[in-house]
Amino acid sequence: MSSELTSIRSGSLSAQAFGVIKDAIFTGQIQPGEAIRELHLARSLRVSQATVREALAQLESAGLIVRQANRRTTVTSFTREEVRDRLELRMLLEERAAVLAAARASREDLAELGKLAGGIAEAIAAGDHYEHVQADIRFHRFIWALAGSAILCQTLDHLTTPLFAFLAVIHQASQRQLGTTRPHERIVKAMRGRDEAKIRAEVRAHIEGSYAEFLTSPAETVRAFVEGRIDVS
Amino acid sequence: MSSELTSIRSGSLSAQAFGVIKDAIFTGQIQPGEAIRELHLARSLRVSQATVREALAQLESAGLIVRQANRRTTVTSFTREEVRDRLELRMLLEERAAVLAAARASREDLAELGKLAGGIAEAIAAGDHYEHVQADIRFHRFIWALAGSAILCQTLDHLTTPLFAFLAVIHQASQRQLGTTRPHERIVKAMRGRDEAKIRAEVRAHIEGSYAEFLTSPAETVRAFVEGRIDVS
DNA sequence: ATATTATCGATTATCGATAATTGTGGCATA
DNA sequence: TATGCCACAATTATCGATAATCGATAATAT
Repeated sequence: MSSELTSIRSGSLSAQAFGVIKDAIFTGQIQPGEAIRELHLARSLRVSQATVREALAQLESAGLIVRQANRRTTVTSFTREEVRDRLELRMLLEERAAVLAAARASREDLAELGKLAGGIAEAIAAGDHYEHVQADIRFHRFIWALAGSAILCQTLDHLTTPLFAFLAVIHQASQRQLGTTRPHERIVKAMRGRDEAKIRAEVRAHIEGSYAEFLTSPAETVRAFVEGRIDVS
Repeated sequence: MSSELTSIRSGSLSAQAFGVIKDAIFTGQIQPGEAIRELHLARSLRVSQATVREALAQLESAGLIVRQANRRTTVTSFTREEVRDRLELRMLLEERAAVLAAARASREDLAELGKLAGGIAEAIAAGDHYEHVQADIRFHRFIWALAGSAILCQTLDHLTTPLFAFLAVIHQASQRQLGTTRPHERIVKAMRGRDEAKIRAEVRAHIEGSYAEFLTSPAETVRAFVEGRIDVS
């Protein structure tokens, strides 16, 4: 019956390494564009290079890092145009997901979704930047899962995970208060109403808001990560 | 100056291994659902297990194989529902890509696209199944690239690559003649006309046609790969 | 007979060490 | 001064070997 006493928080070494590095990226301990050295990481995590490489392969698959063969590995960074393109595509998919989810969601699902939206507001109120981002991800992931298409969920995950990480660091560095329009609550409300046009409009507004927040970030903060990103060597 | 005499067809060992295994999957030498053993592969490719694992990590990232931790690695197989969901999502993205591409394509681009469509017809006429699939992929990839959004291109690639591989094997096994409606030429023609509604309609028709071809594949062929895929253990 | 545990072969995960690659700075040369 | 070449340090890629894990089967107990 109740198994997994020790293993709840362990998993394979490479999976643990994956988690540690992922958190380091989301918190900005390793910043966008910064290099990751395999042997250094291996020493600091007390594992072998092979284990680190396995973790790096997964991180690359998640889009959180970029590996250049025989050269180096860096944390993913985006130009303004890349952020724009990703958000545009995200809008297309997220609209569909929200509409499908609204059609399939039970009353309990919507209640749970409301709780998740509340969790975001709480994290913001508490000033917990890391928890804010994680709660935001959980909220959206829940909608994606409700949509009932595994591939849609997976695609949105791949599309947005590196973006969440990047924007989290940008915004953390710029120390601004975000999400004051409570767009998540608005989306939940629209889904409750099951009005497709309204749902689409709220989703669009939310993502357009994200883009606006990004664009109005202090220019010097963004530039620090974005500029010189294209390797001219 | 002209370097890369030997290296043109080489690259790293893991990249070569990746290519070999990928081809084996596309040709059906390793069939959907079939297991891949790391040490066996390593011996047959004359490389170490680490190199094979690196290649497998990339193949998993491409969606061509599925790795179950501590258990085994199998070639990706899809249920009918998974094929349907993937094609539905593909339709959404492919429509957008084709519309964007048509708006940005030069006369030369469209000529090149016409050539690629012709290449597909040639491969079909020659009865070269493998080349048919590769030409098909090149055709679509060209459109995606024309769309001008790297992330859209990448997302479509991730979405469709495993699907192309799976359907190629299914259709190869069922020995049927496909693509007789020349849908690719129709798409090119619509793009030449730059009529958005027409482009969308042709793209939809093409993908719906793919799905219909899949659905009407000999049931026993599909069942061989699809059934019992869900691990009940 | 059924359920639980022990054991074994096969396979994956991890390790430590070595080989290959890349960028850099010094040095020679024009 | 500018340019090409070479050794060196740093890093990634690959190797061979060992450890850990899993599934199946055999053994045991109820």
